[in-house]
Amino acid sequence: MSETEVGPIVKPSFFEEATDVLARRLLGMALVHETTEGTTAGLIVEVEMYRGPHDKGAHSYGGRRTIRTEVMYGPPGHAYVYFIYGMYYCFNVVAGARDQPEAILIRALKPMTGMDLMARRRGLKEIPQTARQRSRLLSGPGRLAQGMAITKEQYGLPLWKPPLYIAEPAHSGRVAFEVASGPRINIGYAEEAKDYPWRFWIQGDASVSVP
DNA sequence: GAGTTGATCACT
DNA sequence: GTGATCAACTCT
Repeated sequence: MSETEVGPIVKPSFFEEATDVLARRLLGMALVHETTEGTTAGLIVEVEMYRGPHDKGAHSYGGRRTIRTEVMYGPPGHAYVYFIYGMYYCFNVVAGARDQPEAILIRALKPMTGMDLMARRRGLKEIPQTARQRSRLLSGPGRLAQGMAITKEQYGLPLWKPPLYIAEPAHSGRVAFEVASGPRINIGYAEEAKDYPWRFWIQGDASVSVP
């Protein structure tokens, strides 16, 4: 990937923040995946945080510790990937210190690099032509994982070095934005936690999955 | 509103 | 070990 498209990769210390701070800080950053097929990248425009043993929406609620959730109990900055609804993967950034099982679900990216490869992975016949089509390419956690080729193969990878990493946006991609917040999506089972405003997105961005 | 499969849990 | 349940989603 050329240096003009994405800035420096973050350091491990980038992830050592309170989870709500990190969630907001991830907005506007680039997610990059280098594979043998090629490199794809997108700007993070929508996230949700899941906060440990007391969050009824979280996989780690009640301190549940299984093979699937194990990485959440480790240090922050690693990939938590899980399989859902029999056909999709969801990608999360592990947050919180060791033994503090928190994570941030990346819900939508604005496509930047490797549009043709992303489109092919998504099963599209052609590269999207209109701005609207392009904005929907990685708009939703399942779509994002598919387009970026993130599966359980990437479970546990550190996100401060290739092949899968968070980077500063290219200089040209740095623009001011406002952060909006609201309830998380599809966690109706979470009782009082379903109303917590723990979804954050870039106000007005066309790639946000639920504007 | 259906699809599709693996993780999880309540039981033997 | 076995079987039932259902999911942090997507497309029609």
